[in-house]
Amino acid sequence: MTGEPTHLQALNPMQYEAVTTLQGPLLILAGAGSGKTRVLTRRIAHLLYEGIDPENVFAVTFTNKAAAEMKERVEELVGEAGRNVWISTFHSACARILRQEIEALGYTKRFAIYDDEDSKRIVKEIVARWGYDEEDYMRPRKVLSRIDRYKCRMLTPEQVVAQHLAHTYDATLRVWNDYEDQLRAADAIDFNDLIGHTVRLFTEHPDVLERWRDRFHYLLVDEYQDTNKGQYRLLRLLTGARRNLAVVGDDDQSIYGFRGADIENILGFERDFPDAKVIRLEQNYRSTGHILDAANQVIQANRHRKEKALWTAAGMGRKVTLVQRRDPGDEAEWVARGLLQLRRRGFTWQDMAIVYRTNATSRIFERALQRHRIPHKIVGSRKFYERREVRDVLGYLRLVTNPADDAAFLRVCNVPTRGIGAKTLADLRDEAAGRGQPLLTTARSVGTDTDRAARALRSFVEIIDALAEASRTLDPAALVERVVVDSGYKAMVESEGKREAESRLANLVELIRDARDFEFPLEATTASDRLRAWLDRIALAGQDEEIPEGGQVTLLTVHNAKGLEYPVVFVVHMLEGQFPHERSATDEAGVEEERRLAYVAFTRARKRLVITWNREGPGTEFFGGRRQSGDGVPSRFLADLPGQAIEGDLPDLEPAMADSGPAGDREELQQRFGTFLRAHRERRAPPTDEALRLTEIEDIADLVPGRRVHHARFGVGEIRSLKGHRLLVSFTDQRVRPVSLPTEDLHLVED
DNA sequence: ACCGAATCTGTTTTT
DNA sequence: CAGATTCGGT
Repeated sequence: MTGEPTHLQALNPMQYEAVTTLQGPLLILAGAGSGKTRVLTRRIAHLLYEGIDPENVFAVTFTNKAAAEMKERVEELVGEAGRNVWISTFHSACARILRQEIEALGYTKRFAIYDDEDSKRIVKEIVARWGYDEEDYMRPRKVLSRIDRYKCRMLTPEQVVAQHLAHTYDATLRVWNDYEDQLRAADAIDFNDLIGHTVRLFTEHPDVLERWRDRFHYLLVDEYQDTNKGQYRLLRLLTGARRNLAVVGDDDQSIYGFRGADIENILGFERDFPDAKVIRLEQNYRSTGHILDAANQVIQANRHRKEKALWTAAGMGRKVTLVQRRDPGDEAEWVARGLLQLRRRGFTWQDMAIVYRTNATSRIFERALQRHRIPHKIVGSRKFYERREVRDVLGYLRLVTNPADDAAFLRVCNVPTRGIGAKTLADLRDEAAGRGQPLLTTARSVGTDTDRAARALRSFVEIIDALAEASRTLDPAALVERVVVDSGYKAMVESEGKREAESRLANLVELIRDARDFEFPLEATTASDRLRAWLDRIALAGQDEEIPEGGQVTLLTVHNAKGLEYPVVFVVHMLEGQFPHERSATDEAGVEEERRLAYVAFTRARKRLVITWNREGPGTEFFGGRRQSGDGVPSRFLADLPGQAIEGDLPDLEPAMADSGPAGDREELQQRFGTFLRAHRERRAPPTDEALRLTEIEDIADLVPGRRVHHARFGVGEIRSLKGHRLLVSFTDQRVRPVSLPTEDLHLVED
């Protein structure tokens, strides 16, 4: 087929179909490593080749990294024209749309985007105001995460009640209502609102929707299995009558359930678009046979999935290596040596990755690599823009951009300290709430000139005013510099310890450089537009889009590894409690998501997959250098690995067995492992009711602290406190859980 | 009312 | 370990 244009060459028939079917709804079920990125980029190329205006094409991804990569590959294919295709994340796209259109919703174009920390700050204050701050159930972090879970499913407080997801008297709802009020008053929206408000904008303002529909004639969505309700509605709205919506996804790789990703969106696509064309990409071009077998076998244990099986034309390759060590230190040491050895065999550092379930795991492996001088980099640990000094400086800028941004005000008004204490702030907040004004405005006119607190506030206001003035002409980079000096921040940092100061100042210099290097969108012409565009980018992405420069081993979580591939992958800490994580493995759906995570982890590997664990447990240095409890029980997912695809150690409790190497009948050992796991699970299970004498609770007066009780789900526990209708019980698994009354799940334990 | 030191407490995953 | 909170001294 030499007559074909390059973008249609080297595609298998299914891929070809997916690239060239341009009209109408299209669902591409793309297994891991089946070339979906290739299909997406080629499809964009083909659209342009067919004469579609690049401006009319909109491709959505989930991470900025993925967007950047896709952009790059599209430009490689089509050159300059690729620059005009909208390729971005849902969140960035919505931010951009809202910056132009939000006035229709009663916000100003200056609106702030609150991050997690800002939201938490607001929630915390509300919780305190209601006097809920004594309760475990009402800890700001927890309240916010409940609100978050509702919001990402596009629910309103009323719907939550109507659907019996919470009681009308659940304090969460009260806090939530106040939270929404405060956001509006601060001319701010949170992360979920980026999607939610855009949906609202389009629903309530058909004229606006019409304009954007006219803009995007062709929609492409990557990682479709990760879309949530709001994102799905957004897509449906934008698609309109043209219905040129092409989505690519894999239900087996849905790993963002906790963020509201709704697997229904994949399963229901054909229902919503009955005429949708469905294309399956099942040929895997990434991994060798044994690796693929292992991954397939593991995922097939899930009940809720679309049946499919990846296959490869490549050879079987190496078997999957299992390695059991005595303790976490050994495990990390073994991996480090393994890296060295593979390097001697011709792999480069950037060919190799260490993949784990939780961020905390990275530390012990990082140390091992340091010991051996192995160059490495950790993806997404503490991000640059999350450093305190960076966020502080950004706080000033946000306040300059949007005087109503109370979260920013609270963050920076006393950094460096200028005599604005808790009392001053509390008074200011009351006053501001009374007047219905932002804190900054209120601070301008509160108290008298002789009042010490008022003077302190006013000196802060003056700094902000001066910066605001400067912001009208200065470019972001210069403005950052101005902030650092004029706010007194630099002086503050310099007066600190030497070591500290050095790195913090370096971070600020880095921030200035980032502002200088930022590619401003063309429509941002004024200084303040440019500042806002830069701040938006940071809010949505953070700054480190660090392209994996060569020469380093990559350490990353499974979530961060999605979409990536490496010739050699070490999946470490393959332990019960860790992988599946104990906080997820509480019900079947949770375990299934964890299993998908394992599937994602395994399918990152091209040629070599090494799975390790140790017999002591997680090497996460929890608090104070002491390690998390737990006997190292190998992950239950290992029991699903096909015997003929693995080599090396076998999961077993007996140390002698592990040391004896790969002898004996693997089938039989496999079975024993299964038996062992079952036994282990039973041992961990809450004590059965028969062993205890339980009686009904007849009087609330019986529920005194110290009383032993039994809960249907959590087992035996001891009452800690009783507040209103909420009981705090510390259970035998060391966790304290709230129990709402009345409930039939709870009984008294008679001794 | 502020500040630094002592004390407490918490990690699952992230746009 | 590190951030948040509380406490005691100014």
